[in-house]
Amino acid sequence: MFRIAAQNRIFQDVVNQIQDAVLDGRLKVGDVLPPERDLKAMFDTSRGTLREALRVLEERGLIEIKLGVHGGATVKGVSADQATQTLARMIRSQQVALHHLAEFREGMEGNVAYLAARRATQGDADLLKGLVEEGRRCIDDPVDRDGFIDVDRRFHQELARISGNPVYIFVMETIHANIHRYYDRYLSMQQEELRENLRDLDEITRAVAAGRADEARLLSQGHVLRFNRRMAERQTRDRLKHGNKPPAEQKAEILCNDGEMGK
Amino acid sequence: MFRIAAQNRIFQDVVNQIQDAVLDGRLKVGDVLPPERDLKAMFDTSRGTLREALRVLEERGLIEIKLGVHGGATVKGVSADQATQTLARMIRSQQVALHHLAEFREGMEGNVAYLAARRATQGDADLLKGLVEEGRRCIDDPVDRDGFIDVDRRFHQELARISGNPVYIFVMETIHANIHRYYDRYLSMQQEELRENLRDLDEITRAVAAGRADEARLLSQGHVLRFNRRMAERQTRDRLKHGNKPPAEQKAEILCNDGEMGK
DNA sequence: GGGTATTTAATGGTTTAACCATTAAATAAT
DNA sequence: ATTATTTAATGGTTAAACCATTAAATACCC
Repeated sequence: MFRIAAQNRIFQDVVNQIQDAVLDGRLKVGDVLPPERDLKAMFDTSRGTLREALRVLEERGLIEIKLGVHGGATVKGVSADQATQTLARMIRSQQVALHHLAEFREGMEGNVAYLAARRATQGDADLLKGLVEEGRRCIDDPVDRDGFIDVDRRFHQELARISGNPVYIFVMETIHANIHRYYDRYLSMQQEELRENLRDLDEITRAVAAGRADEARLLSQGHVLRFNRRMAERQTRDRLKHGNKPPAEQKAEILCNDGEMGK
Repeated sequence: MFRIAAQNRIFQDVVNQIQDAVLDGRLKVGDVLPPERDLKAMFDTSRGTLREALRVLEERGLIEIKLGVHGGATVKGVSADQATQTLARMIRSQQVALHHLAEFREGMEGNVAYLAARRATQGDADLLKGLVEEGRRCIDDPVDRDGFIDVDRRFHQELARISGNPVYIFVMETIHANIHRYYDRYLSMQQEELRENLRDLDEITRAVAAGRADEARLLSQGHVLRFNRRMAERQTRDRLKHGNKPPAEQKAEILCNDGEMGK
């Protein structure tokens, strides 16, 4: 029925006021907030408190703060960035592994292709065909592997757009951003594999263009599945070679003079 | 190849050090950080800077800060909370509508049920059966609608757990938290509808217990689909009645003495 | 005149030192 | 023993400086 009464923190009120202004459009993307010294006067608060509020807004991705003269906070609007970071933290704390991401993506891409096939316009289909063509050029000598991987990424993101559902765009962005960190490590695709991938994209495009939704789903799932299987193979090989330790997770150190950090 | 060089902000370094400690387990959930005045000494920084760091960590959901004597920052670990908030902001800024969430959930729950059916143990099946029983008790006189909705929520979350993929748990949590805000508004289920829902849950449970994955997918999709359709109907009716304006989106005001907020 | 170095001022980042507000525990009063 | 009061630890806030970065203005030189 009710939620717990808010702790009365001034910076929270400042955060709410500015966030509300951004979310209902009174502040637009690109707008620049007044300098801290003016804002502090407008909210009648201290600069420290105001800065805590700005920190929170920055962390939410709603504003971006630049240094120097004519610097300040510019409005950025809502993005998937925070969700991406959250998932990244789950991965780093080993609550989520590559195969989890891969499996999730499989189901996801299937649904996206299905919806895209049901909703694609002629223009959408042409866009996909253009991407396939671009991919084909990356495969011809000299092979541009990174270029092709980028085309592949854009292809899937385009499908998400065509699906017409912003939640898919949002979730796909988050998953892709996190899974791509593995590509460099586990995905040294040869020309043969690239060719096979391109064939997949081409077939998916045809199915989408023709509105064959179920076929698009199966093709897309198969595409992602093969992609993932290759990564998994390379990961296994890598683990055997390097003695099963997770590869190069950077371990930072925490400063700890005399006092204890833990309980 | 490279990422942009980090702006040299002290509080950012403090954030990184503490986050690293949490993510690789040197700080465990429940641990209490030293008081601000000690931390400030340990990091050799000012209290203001330290507090900006704590604000960021709090916003990421990694710590929780309590007031008063024996208060302070306790470690919370990674949660889906930030993603939930991000999605909530997308909804508030009207980038995402109820039917988007609903459609996404449909695909999602289908995949979850499919995986759950392939992986459920006898114990998992029993757990689901228990939930169905609990739901049945909510339907008998006197009808406990909210209790039933809660059982339904737990049923789907249990399925996500059984799927064995933490990404599904994470995403489902985020979607459910955001879609449930509509339930009170658009879901005044009568006993007849509740009964139908319970039948769905029962059938899904049987399919999962028997390992019939494809059937579980279809049942689950159908279940969510009907759920959504009822909400959509009520929403439409509501819109017609109240003159097409979105229902009760609170518009907060931003303080703006003399200075301009916009550009 | 035009290019290059220098200066300037606006603006975020940091520091210090104090005081206020909240809270759990210790103490006193009944 | 119970209840009221006091105390001290701890986060929240304020104020007034000073430092660091940066874009623009200015000065300098050829």
